[in-house]
Amino acid sequence: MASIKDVAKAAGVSVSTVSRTINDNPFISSATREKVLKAIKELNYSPNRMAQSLSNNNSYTITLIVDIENEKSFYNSFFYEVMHGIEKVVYQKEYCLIVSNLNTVLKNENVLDWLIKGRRTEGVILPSSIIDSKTIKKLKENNIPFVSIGEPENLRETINWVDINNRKAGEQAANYFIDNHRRKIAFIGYDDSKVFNRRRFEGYKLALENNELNYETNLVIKGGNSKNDGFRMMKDLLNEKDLPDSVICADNLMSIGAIRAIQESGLSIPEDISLISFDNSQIAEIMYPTISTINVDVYELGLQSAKLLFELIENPGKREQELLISTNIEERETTEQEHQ
Amino acid sequence: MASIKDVAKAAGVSVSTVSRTINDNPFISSATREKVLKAIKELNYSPNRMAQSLSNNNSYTITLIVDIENEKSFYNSFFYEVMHGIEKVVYQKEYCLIVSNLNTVLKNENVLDWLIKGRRTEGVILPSSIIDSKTIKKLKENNIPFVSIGEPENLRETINWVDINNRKAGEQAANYFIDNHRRKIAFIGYDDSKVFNRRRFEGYKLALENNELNYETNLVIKGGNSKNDGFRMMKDLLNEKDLPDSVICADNLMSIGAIRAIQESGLSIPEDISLISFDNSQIAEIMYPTISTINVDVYELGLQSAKLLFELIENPGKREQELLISTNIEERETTEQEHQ
DNA sequence: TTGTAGGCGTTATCAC
DNA sequence: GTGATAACGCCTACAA
Repeated sequence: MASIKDVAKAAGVSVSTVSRTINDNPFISSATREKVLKAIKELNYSPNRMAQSLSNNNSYTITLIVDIENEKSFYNSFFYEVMHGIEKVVYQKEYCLIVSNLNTVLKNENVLDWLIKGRRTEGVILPSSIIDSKTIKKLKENNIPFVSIGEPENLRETINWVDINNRKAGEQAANYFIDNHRRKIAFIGYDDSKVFNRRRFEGYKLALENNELNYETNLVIKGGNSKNDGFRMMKDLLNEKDLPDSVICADNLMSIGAIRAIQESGLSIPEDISLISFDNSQIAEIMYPTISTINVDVYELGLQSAKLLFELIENPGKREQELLISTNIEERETTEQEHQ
Repeated sequence: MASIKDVAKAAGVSVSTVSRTINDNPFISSATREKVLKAIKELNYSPNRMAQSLSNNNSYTITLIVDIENEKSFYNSFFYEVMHGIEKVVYQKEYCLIVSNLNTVLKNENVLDWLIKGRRTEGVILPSSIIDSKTIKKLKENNIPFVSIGEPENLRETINWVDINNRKAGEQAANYFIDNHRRKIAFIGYDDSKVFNRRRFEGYKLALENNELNYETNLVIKGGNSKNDGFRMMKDLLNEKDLPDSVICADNLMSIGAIRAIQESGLSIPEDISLISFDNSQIAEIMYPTISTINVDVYELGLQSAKLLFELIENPGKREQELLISTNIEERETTEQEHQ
C-alpha cells in the first residue's frame, strides 16, 4: 500500500506538499498540484484513515446505540429505516457509522464506555428508551455530542432530541374523522407511561376540543399494544350501549386485534366503524383490510437526528434543540374517503 | 486524556513497561505490574484505539454491508436479527461493527472501495444478493476476508458463505405434512430464479420421493412473493378438480394471500387445508389464524457468519467453507398436531 | 509556494 | 525485566 512518502517521492515533492493537495490547501501552485495528483493516481494512493485519525485526533466515526433486547426501542423495520437515514448523512460527511448494542459488555464495561475511552466515536445517537441521567452525565463529561431518537421521558436536563410530532399525529387522526363526519371517535390503547402515546392522546383531545366535540371518557380505553390487547379493548368498546363510529389505535399492533373484534361483532369496516392506526409498517399493507395509518417518516427521523448530531459536532457550544418530524395520513381500506 | 506517557511517569517506569502490562506480556515482574495497574486506575487511562490501530496496522473493525434499497436482501426484522448475531461476536473480539449501505457513494467511489482504501476494515459480511465477481475480485486482491450471508447464485469461484439449510427446511415442511397423513401436498410460489426458493423446492421433492409419494406437477404453482401472488396462486390451486390437503408456501408474504383465498372458498384451515410457510417473523404471529412456519434462526445465521469471518482473519490461508444453519418447525394455527 | 522536523499514542526491536 | 528509540502514516508549525 502506497503511503504519503511514496507519493512524495514519485512526484518529486515533499510529504507536506502531498498532504496539502490531499487536504485542498489553497497555498499550492497548480503545477505541483497536478504532479501530485498524477502520482496519487498512478500509485492508487489513498490516505490511511487510521493515521489521519491519530494525527487529527478525530475518529471520523459516529455511533448508533441500539437496545436490541428491548424490541420496543428500535424494533424491526422502524430501526432499519432510522439507520438508513442516519447512514445517509454520516457517510456524506465521510464518517463511518458504527452500530452497537447497549447491552454488550466487554472488559467489564459497557460498549459506550469502551468506545468513549478508546476515542473511537465523535458522537452518539441513541433511543430515548435507554437515556438516563447517568448516561447523559457520562457523555457530557467526555464531551461527546449526542442526540436522542424519541422524546426523553422525565428528564430534568435538557438534551438534543428528534421525534415524530406525535401530538400533531394524534390531532391529524382525529381531524380526519371529524372531517369525514364521524362524531363518536374512540381512542384505544391509551398508556400514559409512554411519552409518544401520551402525546398522541393529547392531540386527539385537542382536535375534539377545537371542534367543540364532547370528550367522552368511555370512548377512551387504556391498554397495551399487543394484538390481544387490541382485541380486548375493542370488545369492551363494543359492549357499551352507544358505539363509536371511528377508532384511533394508539399504536400499530393493537389495530390487528381491534379489527378482528369489529369483524366478529358483525359490524363492517369502514362503514360502521372506521379505524386509523400509526406507523406505516409493512403490516398495515398486508392485512385484510389494509389499515389506514398516520404515516411516520422514519427515514427522515434518522436523517434529521444525524444532521443535528453533526451540527453539534461542528458547533460545540450550541443550544439544545428539539426537532419534530411531521406526519401525514395514508388512507387504506379501514377508512373511506367521503369528504363532501 | 491520559496517555501511555502519563501512566509511565506516574508509575515511575518507561512507556514500554506500561505497554507490556496493557498487552499482558509475561516478561514483567508482578511488582512493577501492580505499580502500573495502580497508575492506570488512578489516571483512568485507556489506550487510544486509533494509535493502536496505526501501530498494529489493524483497524479492529468489521463491516456489514447492507443493500438497503433492495428490501429483499436484508429486510426488516431479518436484517435486525442478523446484525444482532454479528454484533455479538464482533464486540466479543473487541472489534467494532460498522454498517454501511452498498449504494452509498462518496468521493466518486462506493463505500466498499472507500473503506478498503482507507484501511478501515479487517473483514466484510455481505448479503449474497450483492455479490458479483467484480466485488469478489476486489476483496480478494486487497486481502479482505469476507463472508456471504446467503448461498451465492451462479458463482464459479468458491467463497465462504453461511445460509439457512433451505433444502432441509423444505424437506421438513413436507415431512411434517406426511407425518400428519396429508398426501396431496402443494408447493406454491416456486421461483427457480432464487437459490433459497429452489432449495426449498428440492427439499419438498426429496421428501415426497423418500415417502414414495407421487410428485404432481399441478400441485406446484410458480409465482412471486406478494400477498396478491399468494392469493392468485391459491385460487388457481382451488380451481383444480382435486384439491390439495396441505400447502407449503415458498416464502412468507405470499402465505397471507393464500390463507385469504382458502377462507374465501369456504374451506377451513387447518382441517381442510393445512398450511406452512417459512421465516418466523412477527407477521406469522399476528395473523388470524397464526401461521405455522419453518423457523429460521436468523440470529444464529448472523452469529455464525461473524464467527466464520474471524476464523478467516485469524487463519489466512483457510479453505473456503459453506455453513448451513438448521431450522425447526413452529406449529401455529394453520396446522394441527395430529400425530397418531 | 515549498520543505524540514516534530508530534499524535502506540508497539516492537534492541540493548542493557 | 526494563528502558531507549525507531516506526506506523499523517498533519502542521516554522523556516526558507
